[in-house]
Formats: sequence, structure tokens, C-alpha cells
Amino acid sequence: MALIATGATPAASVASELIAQGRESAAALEALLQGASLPPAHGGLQSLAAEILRCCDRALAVMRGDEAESSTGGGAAAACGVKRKTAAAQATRKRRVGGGGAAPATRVETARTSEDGFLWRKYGQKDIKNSKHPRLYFRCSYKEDDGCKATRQVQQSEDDPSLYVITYFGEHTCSGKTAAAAVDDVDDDDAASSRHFVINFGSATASSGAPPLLYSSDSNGGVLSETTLSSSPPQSMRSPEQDREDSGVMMTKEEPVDSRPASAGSSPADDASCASLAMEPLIDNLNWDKFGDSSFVDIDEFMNFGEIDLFQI
DNA sequence: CCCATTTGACCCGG
DNA sequence: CCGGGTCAAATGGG
Repeated sequence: MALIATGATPAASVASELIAQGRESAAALEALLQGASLPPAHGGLQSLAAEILRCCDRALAVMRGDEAESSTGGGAAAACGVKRKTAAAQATRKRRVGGGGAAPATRVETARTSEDGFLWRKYGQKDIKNSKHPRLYFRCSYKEDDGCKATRQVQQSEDDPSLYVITYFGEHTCSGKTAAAAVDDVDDDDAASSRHFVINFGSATASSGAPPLLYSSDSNGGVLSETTLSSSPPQSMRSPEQDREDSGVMMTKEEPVDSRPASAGSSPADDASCASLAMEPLIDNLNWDKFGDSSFVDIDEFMNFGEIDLFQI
């Protein structure tokens, strides 16, 4: 349950973390490029970003010792299947979001709320045993109708009040609509169909053969779901103010409760598994939209990559 | 009036 | 029985 899956050596952990950060950046870059509605000429840039992303992924996989799996694209699914047992064991609590499927989890620590581009609706809050701060539960806001099973948990870090631990579960099955819709909102739905892009990791992925979204790992079970953040689409709707502070996370209120004795304990609580994902049609394309209107710069505001660490659980 | 959040109850697995 | 996750009625805001 160490924070970092790569428990091997400290150095490895650090390296892994760094790579993860690099991956984040690459993903962000890709997202930006994607969203920038650049002239076709820039397609190369995207591929490049995708390539970097891929390399990071592979590096991470290798460090974890999963290289075999990661390299085997379709294998990912297979690998997952193989690991299924492990996964199943861990994913004891199926009841989670998807009910049926175990969802891969990605844990992210961020200084600020990370705007991942999706709209989340809070559906619960719970005080956790050894945490001073409550854990907030969110699910993809966009219509359960659409059946999007993505959820995420947000909790303020114990030690560092300025950090928030955000754990993502599940995939955004709302692919077609959610993200796009959200983005569209900016203008309104009227524009609906016309303006959303679907990121095509395909090429990158294809080459590696692995679905960009998940990687199976070993017992520790981490599955690295696609980077929640990086990929995050833009979508800034709602009130500007909200976007930033409250942004997806909104700790607006619970935050206040900051001082309280607690021993920490990094609880690995999250259960994740790759299992089901593999089975289902890989959703390799969340819809990303342009970061739109605001311009890339915004991304900085939304997420502070420097402060984000991605962990596999 | 609509809808997201709030908050306590309920449910499930360990 | 406990801890954690989700549901759902009530509430507040826009």
C-alpha cells in the first residue's frame, strides 16, 4: 500500500514518480494540442505527444515489471484476464460504481483541485476513520442516463492541507456525450454535434498495442488508468469562479475543517482492478474537447502539473 | 421551478 | 460489529 506501487527501491519509486509526471505532462500536451484546434499541419505534434506518452507508459510498466503485459496490446486485456483473480480479490467491493465492473483506479495528489474536464456530481461524503478530512464522492455528472460509471473520490491530504488526493474510478462511458456535452455547454447545446473532438490515441496506442487507458500490473494490482487529469478535457462551464476553486472538486465547505488530530495512515483503501475494463470494449476515446475557448494557458490554472503526482494503486 | 448539494440512513464486505 | 460506499429525501441556490 505504499503510495507508490513501485516499491522496490526508493530510487525506483522516485524515478517512477518522475516518469509519471512526465507522462502527465505529455498527456496534457496532447490534450492541449488536441484542443487547440490547430491546423492539420500540427498533426505531427500530436503524434509526438502521443509517442512521448506512450514511452512513459511503457517505462512505467517496465519499472513495475509488467513489461510483457504492457507491450502486448491486446495482451493488456488478456493479461488483465489472467490477473483477474488478483483483481477480483482486490476488487472485492464490486458494489462500487459500476456494480458490475471493477474499475481501475488512479490516484492523484494535487495541490489544487484538478479540473479534469468532466463534470462531477457529488453524491456523498463520509468521514474516514483516520482522516481528518472527509472523503467526498463524486460521479460523472453527466446523466447516469448515459450510464457513465466514472467516479472519483476526493480527500484532503492529511499532512499537507494544501494537497488533495483524488482517486478516479471507472471509465467515462459517457464518452460520446459527457465530455462533449459538457464542453458544448459553454456555448450551449445547440452547437452540439459540431464541436467536439475525440482524441484518437489510436495511433499511439496501436503502435504500442496497448490500450492507452489501462495497464495491468501485478499483484499490487495497480492499474493505471488513463491519466485522468491529463486527459482532461477542458470544459469550463459553470461560473468561472467555480471552475477554479471549486472546480471539479469543490472542497468549498468541508475544507474548513482542517485541524483535527489524526494519525494518518495511508490507507490503500482503494480497490482497483483492471479486470472488467479489458473485457469491455476499450473506451479509448474519451472525448476531449478543446480547451477551448479559454486557451491553453488556462490549463495551468486548472491543473498544476508540477504539483501533481500520479500513483498507481 | 429546476437541479445540484447535503446529509443521514441503508447496505455490503471484512 | 465496524468502516466505507451509495442512496435518496430534504434543502438551498440560481
